[in-house]
Amino acid sequence: MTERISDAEHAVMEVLWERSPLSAQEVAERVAPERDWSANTVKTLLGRLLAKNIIAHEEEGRRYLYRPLVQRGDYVAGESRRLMDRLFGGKLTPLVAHLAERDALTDQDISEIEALLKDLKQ
Amino acid sequence: MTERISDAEHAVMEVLWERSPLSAQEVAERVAPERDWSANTVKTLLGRLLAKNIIAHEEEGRRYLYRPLVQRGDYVAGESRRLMDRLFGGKLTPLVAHLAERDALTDQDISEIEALLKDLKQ
DNA sequence: AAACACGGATTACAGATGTAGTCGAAAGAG
DNA sequence: CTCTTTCGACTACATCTGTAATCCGTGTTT
Repeated sequence: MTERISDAEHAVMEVLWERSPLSAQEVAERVAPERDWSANTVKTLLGRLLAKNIIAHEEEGRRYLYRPLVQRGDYVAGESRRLMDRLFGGKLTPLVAHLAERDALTDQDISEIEALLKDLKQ
Repeated sequence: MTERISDAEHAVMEVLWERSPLSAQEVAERVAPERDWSANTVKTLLGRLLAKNIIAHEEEGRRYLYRPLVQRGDYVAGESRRLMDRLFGGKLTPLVAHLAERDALTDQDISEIEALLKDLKQ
């Protein structure tokens, strides 16, 4: 029952998944290059993520250090599943088929995936 | 530069992709079972989709018939790409790897995808 | 003709989101 | 000890979304 992570919040999460704990300022510095946000914007987003229980903070002197409570893998899995469910009837094969067809997989890609599948069958 | 389609709007689009053109009422009937929407809600969504230029309508007697301007395949491709870009650095292999690992593909799934890839290599 | 029903257009309104600005306490500068 | 900077907390505000209700004109029914 973890709440949704919005697009802007996701940018903040990527920073924290990359490295944590970080202070608000550090997050701002790392997220800034991409998005062009003010420090305040980042603080707002951290606040919302806290409220949603997606990150936590611990006091460190007179400021906080933030750290994810949700693992990236779990988030990624959730989002992927949502997409698969909404657009491909929950099945992976059509997803792969679609992407393969649309995005012209290189032979290299195909080989990689084949290798991966072979592994799975152990 | 087509605008985003929201979740609720997407439900309406699925109906129109399934069959079109349809009147507002027909859309409402088909979308209702799932979502539990009033006819007004459906009309609002149709109006928004029109404004976003994602569907068009033609007069038919004293009402309109609605029809998609965006193909489902294009939409699906766009959404899939967004996900891949945001979460997998734009690469399909990690996406498949992730899903395969997380969602315990059945042997059947694996075989299907393998067959599909073989085909792709023509 | 009067009352009603159906369809689109307009309006509503709360919550989420993107993007800050402001305020007050505390810490550092001089 | 005062002035300034730095944080977090609170407030702001336009837009998008979900979900309708209401208004208006025109057919439909009695």
